[in-house]
Amino acid sequence: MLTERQLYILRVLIDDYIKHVEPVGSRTLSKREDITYSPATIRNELADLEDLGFLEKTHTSSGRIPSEKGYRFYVDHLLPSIFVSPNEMETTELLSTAKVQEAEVLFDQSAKILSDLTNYTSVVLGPNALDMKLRHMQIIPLSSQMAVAIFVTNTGHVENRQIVLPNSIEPSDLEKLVNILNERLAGVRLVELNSRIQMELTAVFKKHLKDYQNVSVFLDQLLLWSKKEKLFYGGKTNMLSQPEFRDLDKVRPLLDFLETRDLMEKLVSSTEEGVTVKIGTENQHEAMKDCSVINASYTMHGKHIGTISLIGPTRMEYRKVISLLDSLSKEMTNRLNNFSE
Amino acid sequence: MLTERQLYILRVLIDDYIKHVEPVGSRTLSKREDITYSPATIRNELADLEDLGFLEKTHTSSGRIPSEKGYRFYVDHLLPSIFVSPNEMETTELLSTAKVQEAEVLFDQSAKILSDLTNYTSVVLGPNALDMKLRHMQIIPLSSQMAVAIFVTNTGHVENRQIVLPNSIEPSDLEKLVNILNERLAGVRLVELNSRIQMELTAVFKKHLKDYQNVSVFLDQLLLWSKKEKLFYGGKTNMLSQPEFRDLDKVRPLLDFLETRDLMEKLVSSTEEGVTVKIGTENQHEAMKDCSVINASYTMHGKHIGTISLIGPTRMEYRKVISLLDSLSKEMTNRLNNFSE
DNA sequence: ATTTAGCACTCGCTTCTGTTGAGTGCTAAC
DNA sequence: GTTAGCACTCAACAGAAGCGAGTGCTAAAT
Repeated sequence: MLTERQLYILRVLIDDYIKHVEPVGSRTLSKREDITYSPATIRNELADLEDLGFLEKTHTSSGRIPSEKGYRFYVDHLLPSIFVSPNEMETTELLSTAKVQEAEVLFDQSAKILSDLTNYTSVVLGPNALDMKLRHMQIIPLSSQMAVAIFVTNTGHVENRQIVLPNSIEPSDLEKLVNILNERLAGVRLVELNSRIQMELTAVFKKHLKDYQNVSVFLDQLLLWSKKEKLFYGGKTNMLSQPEFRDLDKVRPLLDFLETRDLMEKLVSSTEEGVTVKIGTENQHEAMKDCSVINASYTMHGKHIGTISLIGPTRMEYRKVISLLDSLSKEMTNRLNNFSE
Repeated sequence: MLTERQLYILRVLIDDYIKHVEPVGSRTLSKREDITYSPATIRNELADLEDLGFLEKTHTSSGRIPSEKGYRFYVDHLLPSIFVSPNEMETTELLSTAKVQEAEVLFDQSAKILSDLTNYTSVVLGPNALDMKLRHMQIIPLSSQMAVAIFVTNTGHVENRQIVLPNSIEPSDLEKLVNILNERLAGVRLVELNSRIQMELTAVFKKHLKDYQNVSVFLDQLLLWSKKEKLFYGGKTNMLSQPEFRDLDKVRPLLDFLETRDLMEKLVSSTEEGVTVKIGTENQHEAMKDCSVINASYTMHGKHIGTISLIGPTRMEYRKVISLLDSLSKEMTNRLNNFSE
């Protein structure tokens, strides 16, 4: 168990390191007004904190820097009263200067604002379009063989894809198919369309359509979805201005990581509500080992539908950033729910 | 006028510099088998070439590097027989391993292949969807006030946007409006829709619609397009592995430039057919002053609709790259025209 | 009139060396 | 328990020395 003094020193040291990005030594700490002990005393405490794994040295005679465990502890136990945020106003105002009609614009703006405000890299993981409910679908022929299938969701999102029409399919069947789908499946989530058809509509189809066999194959093609979450970025190159990434060989993997869709999706997806913090290796990827990811979820009708995240060095301004993300995600939630009156 | 020997030396020097990225001196040149003169002679020639502006020195006692003017001359006059390319096969094969259905995928793949093959950054400027012809349009209501407007083009591209329905508009008018638009304006380019309406359809509307005044305002909102060319990137971070951009302060502006839509669009747009080369300051932007941009256009039905470009250091492997872009753009043209049978 | 050898000179780069300063740990005294 | 004192470590910086690749110029050779 840590003593009060150790807690205090740990907190002050991490604050200082976050601010100046330089190993902090006993002398520096003892000079502070609020610390009355001599450097020697502090050195003893620092040595203890190092033994406990909260601090590290960069070389034998250097000052201390926080370890991953140190940051973890700092975030979990030493962040004072973060939710009294003076930021709330700021973000809300910034977001409202841009009057936003469509969700996509909102996401894009939010990412931009967040990265501008923090000088880190931000990512908004958009809602999975496939979780939206079908409002209307349609198939529009382009030629004898090709057509475009269009799915409009209740949120106004439009999914579309080009499909090959088997020439054996009857035009009248196609039309009936679309009608049946619109009548029976409005309000069903896109991902579920296929299973619902399997469960409920095979009979109907067999009854109304001349060549069900063919249509069935076609349906599989039509309703085979690939992932559809969209990523919105802000400040992609902000990493380059972080002193710990002054080195090209360190940034490169990072920037590559940012450009890799799968990895980013995984990094930024979260099932948890509210704000979460992942530090360094907790992110489970080599390229992210010196980064922290702060994740906040936004909701619609109370349901978690996406996240807004911030990626920066492990030495992040956690206090500022966490409160910022908290209020920004709440503001996004507000806006989103206002869209649908 | 340059002598044969000067031409030869210039060419060899630039070749060498492109390969080794190190200033080239007289000794290096004189050691080559195909050069019989002594270093002293070559020094005299180099001094002349420098006086003419084709070469530069990095410091008083360094070897020479090509100047911008030098590269320009090299590209215009010293590139031997570039269009006998052994690359053609390679690219075609690579592109065909991925069987491509939709144009967007083709663009994306092409950009990826190009950047992989060259280790530079590539960009495909997609066709302007607004130049495509209307196949079908539709308005799908979401709520009493909001709706989604959908435009399908002859190429199978789908444009959609959310619109606000003025509550004063009559539902029957809306339906008629859509019908008239589909009947009268199929085959018209999206950009032209509005002017065609002004020219030809006001009378028709006035006749069929109850409240034309209202509809007119609505139409303006509906058909107010913003730019719609899409950019597809490959190898965004490849710049980082170019030795001339080992310096963070040099890459940063570059990467920022790459992320800025407007600038990139401008950089990469080209009205010229075929392959063009812009070197350094010819690109009209500070961030691009040490880069060259190779631009190739692809066409559809003989009409220039977009470009595929490569961005690299001025010291680029022009020979390889130009032939590569030439064949790749031709291959893209082929594919595109095969889409529409 | 070219071409070349020879020479003095320049400059960037690397290596080595010493110095400085911020830091440590340990011990002994307060 | 706290602190002063001391020996020690190490990164960072600066200067000196030497190396090597290059230059321009001049005078001799072709």
